[in-house]
Amino acid sequence: MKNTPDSYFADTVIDWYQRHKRALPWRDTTDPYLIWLSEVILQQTRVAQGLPYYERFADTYPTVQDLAAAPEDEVLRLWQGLGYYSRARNMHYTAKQIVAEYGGAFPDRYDELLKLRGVGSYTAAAIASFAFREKVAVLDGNVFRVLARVFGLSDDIASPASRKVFQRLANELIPVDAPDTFNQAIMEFGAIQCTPIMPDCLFCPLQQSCFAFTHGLVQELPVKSKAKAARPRFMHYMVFELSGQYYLRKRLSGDIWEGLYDFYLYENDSKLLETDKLLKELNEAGIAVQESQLQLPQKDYKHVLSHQKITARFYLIRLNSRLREEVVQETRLALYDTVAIDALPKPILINSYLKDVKILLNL
DNA sequence: AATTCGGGGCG
DNA sequence: CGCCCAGAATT
Repeated sequence: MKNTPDSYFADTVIDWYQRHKRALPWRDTTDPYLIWLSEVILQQTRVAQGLPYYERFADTYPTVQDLAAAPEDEVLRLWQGLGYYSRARNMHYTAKQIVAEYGGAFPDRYDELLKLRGVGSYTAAAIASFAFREKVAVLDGNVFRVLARVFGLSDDIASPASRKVFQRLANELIPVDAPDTFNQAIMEFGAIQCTPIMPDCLFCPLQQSCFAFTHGLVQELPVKSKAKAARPRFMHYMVFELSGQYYLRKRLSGDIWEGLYDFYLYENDSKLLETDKLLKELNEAGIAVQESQLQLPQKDYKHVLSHQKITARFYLIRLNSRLREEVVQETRLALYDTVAIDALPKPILINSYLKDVKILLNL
């Protein structure tokens, strides 16, 4: 390793940051609530994608008390489209806890922040350093990449065991007089200068001290083992319609999209579902449907998640009367008009369908 | 230590 | 199409 941890790295990155940093709203505050809000939104989410969500949340819920007082469906609806919905549910839980048990004030130390639901090592370090200037280094995807390249660390960043190697180095690099600026700087440097693909090495202030650059290993670092292939899933949604209203249900835990709303779901291992088999399934579920009431899917909806490749089809079923009470109990379906549906939190997949068939008209 | 949780943007 | 993103919780 060419470089040893010293203030040169911190000085250079901070100097770069002062000249290149983006103007981002959560950088204008030391309010731990707003910082927490921004950090939860930005977990596994690009700044460009999270920015409008931050604006809406900060506007709708200016204080932790506002967030704590909101209904969960409303919080999830505001989160709709951001993914990883447990972030929103955990955030809501923690907001209520902060109000009820902490008197509305966030804990001001890393160790205490770490105890909050949805606050892991990264977010705790971010809040502690940004809001309270505690000297604790953040470790996110950017930091892993920058340190791996500049200092020539070849540990697999996908492996949890590698964390301590990077954490030790980062904790040596972070200056006591500017832990907040350093953390912001190294992440911004990774996001803009030392990017995953095609980093701007030509104009990099660390070019000559960078292990990866001087050894021609920029393309090889960081080392990251590949994730296994996403598993295929085939979802057949039954869209029960009754005079302009539709049956939806809230999804339970144990699968994707917990807390969000979708339709009656039949799942198998194929994109195909024969009509007679479908009608048989429905009849066995206590829902009597004639073939004349059924409108077959018009298209396939492909929806790719990190660990799942979903192919979905929507079967529109025009009911003549409400579903029987036992069926409603068993399936947890409930009837909603289009205004109510619009207000429900839904997976993007469901929202795409609703817009395609013009049940929802908003853009 | 390995898996699972979303969705979008970019080369 | 593959990659990765201001990670955390669960098993």
